[in-house]
Amino acid sequence: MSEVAEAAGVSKMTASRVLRNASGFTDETRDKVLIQVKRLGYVPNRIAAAFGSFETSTLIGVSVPSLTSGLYGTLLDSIDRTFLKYGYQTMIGAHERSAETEEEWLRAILAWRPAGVILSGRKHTSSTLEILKAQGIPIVEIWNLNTSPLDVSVGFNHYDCGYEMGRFMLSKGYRNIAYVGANRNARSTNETRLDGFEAALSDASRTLVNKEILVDHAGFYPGYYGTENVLNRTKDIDAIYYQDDTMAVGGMFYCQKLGLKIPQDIAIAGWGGMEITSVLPQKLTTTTVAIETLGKSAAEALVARIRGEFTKDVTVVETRLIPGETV
Amino acid sequence: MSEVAEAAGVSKMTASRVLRNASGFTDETRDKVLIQVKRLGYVPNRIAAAFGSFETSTLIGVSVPSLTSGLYGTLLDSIDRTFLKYGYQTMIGAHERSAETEEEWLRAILAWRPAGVILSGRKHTSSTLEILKAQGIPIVEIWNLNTSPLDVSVGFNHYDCGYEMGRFMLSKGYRNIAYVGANRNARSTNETRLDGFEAALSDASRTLVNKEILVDHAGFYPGYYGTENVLNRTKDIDAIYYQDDTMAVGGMFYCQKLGLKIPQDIAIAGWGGMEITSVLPQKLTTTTVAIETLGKSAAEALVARIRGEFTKDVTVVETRLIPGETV
DNA sequence: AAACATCATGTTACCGGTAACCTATCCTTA
DNA sequence: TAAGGATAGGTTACCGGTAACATGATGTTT
Repeated sequence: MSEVAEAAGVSKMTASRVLRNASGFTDETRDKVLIQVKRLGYVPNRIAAAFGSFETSTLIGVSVPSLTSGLYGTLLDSIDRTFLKYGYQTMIGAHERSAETEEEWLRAILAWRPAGVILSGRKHTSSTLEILKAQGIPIVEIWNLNTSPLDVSVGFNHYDCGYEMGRFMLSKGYRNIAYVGANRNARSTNETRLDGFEAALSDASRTLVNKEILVDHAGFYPGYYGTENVLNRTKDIDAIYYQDDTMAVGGMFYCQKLGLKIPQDIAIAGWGGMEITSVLPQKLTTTTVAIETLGKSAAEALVARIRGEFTKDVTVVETRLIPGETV
Repeated sequence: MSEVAEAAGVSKMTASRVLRNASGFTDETRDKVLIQVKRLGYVPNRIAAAFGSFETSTLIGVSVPSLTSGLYGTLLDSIDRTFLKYGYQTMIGAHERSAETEEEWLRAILAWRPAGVILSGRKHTSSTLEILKAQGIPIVEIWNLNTSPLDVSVGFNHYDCGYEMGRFMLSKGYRNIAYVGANRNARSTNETRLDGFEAALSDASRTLVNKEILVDHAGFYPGYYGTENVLNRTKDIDAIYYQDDTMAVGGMFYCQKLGLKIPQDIAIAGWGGMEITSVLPQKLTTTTVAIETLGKSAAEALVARIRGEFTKDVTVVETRLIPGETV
């Protein structure tokens, strides 16, 4: 930058002001500086900039359960695009639902002094909380709704999704209902949707006849063999609720292979409103979620918090049960 | 760090040495320092570290076409995990096949003085190339095989994939073959697989009877309506080659809706060996690719380059045509 | 016309580590 | 036992920007 400043015949400080688009220079001065920036191919050094002041880090850490499964790709895309618009860079980490992995990732990210972080999932280690508190940066928790967030929470009400679907399936007369889900990390078992679903059954004095939570990522094939597992283990299952649409689709194909008629012999419901459902011959019963809205709202909430503007502590993003033809 | 050093009764420099695991201290000194690090909850400042020396940035920029479609999620996962193992942080950007978006992203990333970058796709703007050259950092180009890479290239031979599938379909007696693909960025049209496929037809004195490249991301639904488009436009199509498996699956469902028998009435082939194919009642004809290998190799090649070790300039990652039951 | 406000620009110190160099101590070897 | 080498640890300067303050020129008010 010194070179640029010298070439433009101004001080380093004035060049800095122009490049940050701060105030305190004439249009003429700006042009002189910008011409030299272009001519010399100057690439600003954010490391030095971030180092020289406490306020100007433009990094954001974003942690999601997975890069590969379900809707997280779409979510990240939406978050990334929104931050880009506001001039922030995202650093993405996948924690695979392990609070320990998340902590490790967080330590690495905090060493870069990010302006804020987005975390997903409900569980964090106690060290994670301590470290975050010590850093004092804005935090947005996403995905799961959290009524007492660390800072700000933007999420879906997974419990209600599950509860609503439970009531819907009961209302259609199904009684022997199973659940099929997946979780790569065997130890963590917090599945809010399942809690809501079970609550709905329980309110009707019923319980799940079987529950299969695979140690795997959610996907088509886990849905397929998870269905095989529950059907082999329990007779007379007349409906299955799946963790998400990919698993439900996997389940549909397994049922089809057995020659079971959906929904007459067995009902199937998913979650997420994923793209695959739009090409299936039979419309899947599912809950659609506004995933782009979630990403955008979360990113905007974090930006507002960073800037010290007002934000709602808790934002619930809309979800809607789609009856479909499989229940 | 000064606080830590003081508390441990050593100089800042010694504390720095311990924390970087450099040499020049006794075990006793290390323990003294590490105890204080823990006690004081010290979080290292990578910004200052990167600033203080030219060599220690541990950031890597990774650019992919998309976060949402196809195999890129899996690819990123594999890259990210590999870099984590070597102590690097990844910064991900999605360029949606626009060389201009890529350039913009690259400028933002280079401002953080990354240790290296991974780029995907064949096309870059001239400014991109200039900037990269000026920075002089290691570059790994992935996805597409590139015989004259900027620095290092690790990729699939898409041309051969297409050529092989073309020959395979011809050998099965199909003659009126169409292609269905998608590209979110209308201007860029570089689809190497299609080139190879057309070359195979051309070598047998044939041409594609139709070609549909949607301005959209590759996915189930684009495959579905892309198929509708080509079938409406051209009669007697007896086979369709798709850009990837998701599109092929979308196409299969459209054909099923029309009551067309696969492969008797129409043959279908995809690319990628994606997870969905494992649950379909009919095994899809496709090309499987070792996506994790690609990510791992690319990341390891970059690490080697950063460390100044020897690396092959060009690495081809294996692909294999799976005959399946749809051709 | 004097006093004051406003704005463009310059000067200085500093952010938190690390490289390069230096010193003191201990150990080896002839 | 003296000379030389190895190693632990300290000192100093510096990386490339930015905050805070200082300066000087111009315009404005009474």
